[in-house]
Parts: sequence; C-alpha cells; structure tokens
Amino acid sequence: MVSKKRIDYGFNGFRVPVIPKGPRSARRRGVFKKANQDDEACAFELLALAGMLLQESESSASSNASEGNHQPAFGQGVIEQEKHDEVKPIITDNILRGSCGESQFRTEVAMKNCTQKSVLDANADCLQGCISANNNFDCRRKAGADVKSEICEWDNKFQHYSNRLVEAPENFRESCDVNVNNGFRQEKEANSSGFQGSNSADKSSMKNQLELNMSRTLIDSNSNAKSPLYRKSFSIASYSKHGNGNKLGVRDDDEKFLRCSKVCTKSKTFRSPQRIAHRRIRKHLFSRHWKVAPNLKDCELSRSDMGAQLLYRKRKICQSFERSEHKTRVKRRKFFDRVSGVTSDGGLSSESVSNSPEKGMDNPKDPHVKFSIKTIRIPELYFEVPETATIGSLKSTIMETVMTILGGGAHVGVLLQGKKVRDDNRTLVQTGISCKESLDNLSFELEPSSLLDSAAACVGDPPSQCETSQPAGSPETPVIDSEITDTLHEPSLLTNPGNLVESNHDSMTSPTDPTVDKESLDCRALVVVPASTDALAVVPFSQKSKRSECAQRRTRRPFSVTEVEALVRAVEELGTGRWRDVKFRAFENAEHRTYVDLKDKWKTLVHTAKISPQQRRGEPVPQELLDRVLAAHAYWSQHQAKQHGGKTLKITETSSAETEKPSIEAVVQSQPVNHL
DNA sequence: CTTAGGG
DNA sequence: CCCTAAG
Repeated sequence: MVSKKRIDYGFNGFRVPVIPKGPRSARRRGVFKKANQDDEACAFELLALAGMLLQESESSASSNASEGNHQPAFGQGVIEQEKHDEVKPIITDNILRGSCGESQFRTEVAMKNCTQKSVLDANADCLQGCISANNNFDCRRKAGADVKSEICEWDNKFQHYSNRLVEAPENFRESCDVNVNNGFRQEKEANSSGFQGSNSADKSSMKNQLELNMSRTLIDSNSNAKSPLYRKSFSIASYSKHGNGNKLGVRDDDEKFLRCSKVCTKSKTFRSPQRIAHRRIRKHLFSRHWKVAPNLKDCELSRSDMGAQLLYRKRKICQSFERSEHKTRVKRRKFFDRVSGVTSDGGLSSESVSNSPEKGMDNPKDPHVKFSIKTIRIPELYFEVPETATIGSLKSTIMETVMTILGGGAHVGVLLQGKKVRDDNRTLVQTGISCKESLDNLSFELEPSSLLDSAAACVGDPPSQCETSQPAGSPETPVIDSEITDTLHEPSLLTNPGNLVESNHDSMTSPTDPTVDKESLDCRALVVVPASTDALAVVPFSQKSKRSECAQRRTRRPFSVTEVEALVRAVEELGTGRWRDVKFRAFENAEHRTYVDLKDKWKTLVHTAKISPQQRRGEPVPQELLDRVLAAHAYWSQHQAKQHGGKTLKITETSSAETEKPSIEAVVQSQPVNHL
C-alpha cells in the first residue's frame, strides 16, 4: 500500500549557481550546449519568439476550426509574401529537449536584438519575462535610467497587448499581422536572401531555419537620445514551409549574422500573463493513470488531436523554460567573461570598470557595477508531492514550475537592504547600488508579472472557469484547478522506484518532455499529480487555494536582530497574549509588521531557541536574545496558566501596557524597549 | 478586530 | 507568511 501522505512545503528561495556547472553536467542537462554563444542564445530566442508568434496565430485561427487541424492563420500574410504555400507550426519536438536557455537572465545581446516592435507586440506574452529580465539586467549593467525606463514602457506595452490578446484575440491578431507583415516586407527589401531548412531538430538544419542578423553591441551606440536598444532591431525576414521544413529567417539591420542551431517553438497557445502569473502554484505529481502521452512523441501526436492546444500550452511552458534557461546561461556566461573578480562563493563583488571592449562603452567614464547573484528568491511556490515521489521528480517538478513562472513573464524584483526598489527609472547610482557595501545588501527576487491582471481576471471569472472536471477514472481525484502537468516520467520508471532514481537526470535533462497538459484559461494554479507508483493519492484541491492565487503574498521580510530585540523586549513586558499591544509598543511605525506577524515571529523565535544552533537558518539571532525568548515564553506561559487558574494579579498588572513587569525582569534582564 | 494555531 | 475559527 502506498502511503498517501504528502509533503507540503513552501519554497521561497531558489539558489542560483554562481558558476556554471561543469561541461559534463551541462551536457547531461542539455542546456549548456550553446551556453558560450550569446549570439546563438539570441538567435534562439528570436526564433522561439517567431515560432510562438506563428503558433499564436494558428491557435487563434484554429480555435474555431476543427481541433485536429492547425491551420495557419495569421501567418498567411507572411507566407504570401514569401510565396509559400502553407504555414505550419514549427516542429520542435526534438529540439525542445534541452535546447533552451537557462533562466530569465538574458544577455543584453539578445535584448538589443529583440526590439522589433512588431515582433514584440505580437509576442507580448512571450517576451514579457525576457524583457523584464533584461530590464533588470540592463539596469544593472548600464546603471542608466534611459534603457530602464524605455524597457519599462515596453513592458507595459506588452502587458497591454497581452490583455488585448485575451480580451479581443481577433483584433489583436490583426494588429499583429500588420506589424509582422511590415516586418517581412521591410526585411525583404533589406535582404532578399531567404533561408530554408527542414524542421528537423539537428543543428545544421536549424541553422537554415534561423538566421539572425544581430547588432554588434547594445552599448556601443552611445547616441544620447535613443537607447541603443531601439536602434538595433530585427525583423522576420522570411518564414516558409517547404515540405515538412520550416524556414524562418530573422535579421536586423546589422551585418553580423548569427545562426541558431536550436529552435524551440512548439508552443501552441498563447499563454497570457494572466494565466501565468500565479502567486501560488500547487503541484501534484501527476498520476500515471492520468497520463496520456508521457513521451516526447505525444508532441507529434498532439499536433493532430484534440489535445493539441493543451499540449501546446505545455510545450510553451517547456519552451519558456528552456529559453529562459538558455538565457540565464548566456547571461551568466557573459558575466563571467567580463568579470574576473567574481567571488566563487556567490558573494557579491563590485568594482568599477572602464570600457569593456565587448560593449564599446557608450560612456567610457561610466563605471560598471559588478556583482554576482548567489541566490534569487522566488516569491512563493507551493508544492504538494507524495512522499513516494522521487527526488528526481521533485526536482523536475520544481524546475518546471519555476520555469513556467518565468516563461509566463516573471519580473525580477530588486531589493536593497531587504527593501524593494520599485522605481525602475532610477539608476543604480541613484538607488545607491554602486559600492560594494550596497551590493552586499542587494538581492533579487522573482515576482510573477501581471499579478494585478491575474487577480482581476481571477476575481472576475466565474469559479467554473477555474475548475475543471475531474479526470475520468479518478473519482476522488481532486479538481485540477488549472493545469495538469505531467511530470515527465516514463510509466515504467514510475512504477519502479529504483528506476526512478535512475531516471532522475532524465527528468531534469528534459524538463520539456511533452506530456499531458491542460491549462485552464483563468487559473494560475499549476497542479501536478505525481506519477508515482500506485500512489494515486490525489490531493484534494482546496477551493481556498484558488482564491489565494489571486492574492499577492507579501514579500518576505525576515526580522532583523534589532526587530527581534524589540519584540523580545516588548513581549517580556506585555506577555504573549497581547500582540496588538506589542505591535503598538515596539512596532508602531513598522507598517509591514502586523500583530499577527509579531505573534508568528515569536512563535518561530521560541522554536528557534529550542533547536540547536546548527538547525537554525537565516540571520543568526544572538543567543542572548533567544535565552530571553525562552525565559519570557516560560514566564508568560506559566502566568497565563495561573491566570486561567484564577491567579490573575500579575497578569492584570501587566495588562496595562505602560506597566513594567518586575517579575519578568527577575526572570529576564529586561531593558528599555526600543521603538522601531 | 484580535487571538491563537495550524498550514 | 497565510488562513481562519473563535471570541
């Protein structure tokens, strides 16, 4: 009998390796193959975008058509120009696997090339995360507000279009068509050479599928007015399908051509940020019994069946994942290429650097802020997996979830000294992020984009839209709120724990393995039902989780030692049952600390004080404080007990906030409370 | 709205 | 930190 017990845990942090994995590891994961080639990363990105664009059009067009057929819709214009008979979804089944980038961190190279308005407009959703990420990165690199602000504008624009897409797909599509066609036309004039290739996944063919003409640098154009970002753009030169091959050429107005050996554009549906920006994602490993197409092959199958859309969504997730990963890779790579003084331990390091030959420097005097990111926090990921789930499945599940978020348009939040820096237009210098000291206090976190939109949509949508019917054959199966994502395990492996371990790396290597995928239009919850043995134990999906998806979880703000000090002092004086008073006494001005927070913190403090120092995490709390916590806790516990027993004198005395408790002082050396 | 606890 | 039953 398989245990149905599940492990629930929150996930707030995601470690970002400072130094890329070794070649072997990279190879195994299949994501670092092109890591050292920014150009390719860019090309890849662009191709992916283009593919998504086309697919989106198809998706829109086929929405009314029979499910099995994927008729090119909005891509027709393109085809006509290219005089090609038909447009079909770009086949990337084989390419998907491990071909995409790493994370949302994108190289500026790609960014500067991803500025064609038409493409961006048409791929608002797709680019959302990319832009955001680049935004952040560019900000850091250039320490300039111009690019930042401009990107912000684009970001907003994307948001806008994304919304439009959801609200009025047809209209949006039209605009996209126009833009894209213009792009093509423009490109044809500029460069008549077309690129043809097959849809095979092999690199050589892919080279033919995509040609990118990339701008050399983002920064070397130091023109004041416009950010170089907008001076370099690309347009889709051509897209055609010959036989079973796809041709997609992308270029910009520069000379440099890049080739992308990989394409990842299988995604079928447009994933609105609204659907993606989940705050809370609940994953249940998918029962194999539910699994429809556990293998990559289903990618192909999906193309011709009803589930195509769903599968494409899945694909999109995968796509986003890989793309993102690729980007990260590139990013990281670039970073290291330029920065020699990066601390291996992930610590932050900074130093001013003169021109970087690589970038041409728009301003020779412009110092650069160098730093590495050791960890980047992810707001909240809620998982629910069976105990029988393997580590591998857990990894893949987390990875998939994270990438789903990233692909859906996650933003990077910048925190300085734990405080969120919201003004995107400020420069690093203005923000105070320039010296090493400040960098030490610099942190980043991911935050799903379009939270507001998501929330609004969620609220406004009928509950029914957020709920899907239970899968047949699983009576007790919980309602999968939105997305059922299989965990990419081979059935055989699933049934064999021993093999699971073996297959772990496979799961990780190919997080994009196509499988069953379903996604509701409005819910952002990601539910993965574990495909473990017979532990079909499906965890009921509580309704409240749905609700929580719409609300933004507060950013975590760990208590500082100072705060703990104040809290301890206040509790020593007031006791543990008067959190409101504690709040007013010690955290009057701390808006972000509610009395519930204080209560919770006290709870954790007590717990922390009881465990061994080795088990403690986060900023270490002085033992002295912890001792006081224990003393106060013991004291007030006893007194409360007494109170209940009828002895209320002490308690009554302390009930007045102003009264100091001599008795507590005896137990714990109390000091004046510091009002924060 | 506050507490008190479980999640 | 969130969510909520209780008071």
